[in-house]
Amino acid sequence: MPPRKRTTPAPLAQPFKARAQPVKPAAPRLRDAEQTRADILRAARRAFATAGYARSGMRDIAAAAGITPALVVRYFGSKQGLFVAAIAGELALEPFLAAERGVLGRHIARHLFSKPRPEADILTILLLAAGDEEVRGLATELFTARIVQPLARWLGPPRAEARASLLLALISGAWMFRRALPLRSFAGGPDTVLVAELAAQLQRIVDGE
Amino acid sequence: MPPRKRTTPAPLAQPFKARAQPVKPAAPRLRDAEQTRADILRAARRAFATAGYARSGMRDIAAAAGITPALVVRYFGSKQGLFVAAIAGELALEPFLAAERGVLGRHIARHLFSKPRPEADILTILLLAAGDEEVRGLATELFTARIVQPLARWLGPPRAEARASLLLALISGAWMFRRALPLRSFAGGPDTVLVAELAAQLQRIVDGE
DNA sequence: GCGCCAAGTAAACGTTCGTTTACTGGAGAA
DNA sequence: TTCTCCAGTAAACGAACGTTTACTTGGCGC
Repeated sequence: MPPRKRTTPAPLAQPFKARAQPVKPAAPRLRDAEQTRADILRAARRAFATAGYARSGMRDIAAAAGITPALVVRYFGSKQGLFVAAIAGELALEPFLAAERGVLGRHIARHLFSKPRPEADILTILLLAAGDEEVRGLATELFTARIVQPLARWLGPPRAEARASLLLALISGAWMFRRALPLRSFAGGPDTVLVAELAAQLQRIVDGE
Repeated sequence: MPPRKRTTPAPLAQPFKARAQPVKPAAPRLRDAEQTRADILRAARRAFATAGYARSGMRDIAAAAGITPALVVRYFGSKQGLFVAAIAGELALEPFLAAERGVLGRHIARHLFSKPRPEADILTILLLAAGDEEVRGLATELFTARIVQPLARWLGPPRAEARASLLLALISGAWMFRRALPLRSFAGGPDTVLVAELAAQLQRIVDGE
């Protein structure tokens, strides 16, 4: 097939780029390093969780935090440093485990389908970071050290690591299509057939069949 | 906490960017539009599947195909057009279904843990595209129209769509940590405890419990 | 009230990006 | 042989990127 002459295909999505607005547009920002640092981290998490690492610009994050990109560099050294700070100590197993073994499946499933908090959604950040060589290593380390290993310890024999890996895969897959790449069939509330089915499968893995 | 003065944190990964080399460096490239088009698509798929959409530059793709970026535009109109062409008609359910219902779980599990082909790995491309607003819509449409709906039809009652969604989630999660964001616990061959466990869980969903 | 340090800004750095424009040259038809 | 497409190239466009430099200014200790 010869190349088409000049038929520019209609763009699938406009390059429209909504410049993030500061939360308080006209307030002259009182000088509070601690607060500013927290604002930057919140804005960064929200950006990384919705647009991924590569597509989240320093200028956008700074604007969303109500400050200047140079200040972000001053606080975190670089974009990579900001990413590290944004996910450091924030991926924990506990929110998923806060339940007895017998109802863990249902607990996790309902957690997945609860209201999202984009500024605290570390799992989405890490999943979206998969394509960025710059930060991919960090994500794999975190998943292994903070999820698979402690979960395997918590589950116990038999086949602890395989069952932990499987739980992670199922949870991440569901999370993916619920949050990062939303599919229609994952769009319902926490009382749907899908959630019940998901809960049952998770519980089966927890129980070791 | 005050910002650190000038402590640039050691970079986690060098900005080293291996400029992709043409497959045949010094060959003066014979003029074959069809072949060139195929070369570009192959290079594009490989790039998108390893670096994601945003991080795959037109120059890198063109260089890997042994041509000039302007030629890529001439053939596909734009980067988005290239992406569309790269995934069009390539995400199919059939490779996963080529088995009888009774052994489908094992079939899929082994397929996931077989040797990867980066130039044909559409599933990875779509998973990595999750963070790119430009192409995210395409990915969701493809997953729904090419995977969930036909799979639900193939599975049949009861709870066809929920089971299809669950299968997609589990497959994608495993694929994620096997291909896109490789974890140590997913690194083994096709004859591991994990693969057996995965096969069993998949089969349970296929069987409807 | 007055320094002074640090919080914060403004503007530019050099690079890379996707894309455009103008050109070159190989090969089939006459 | 010469004409003429069209595959392919070279170079540059403007915009956006992460980051750096130099500057301004608010609030606290004395």
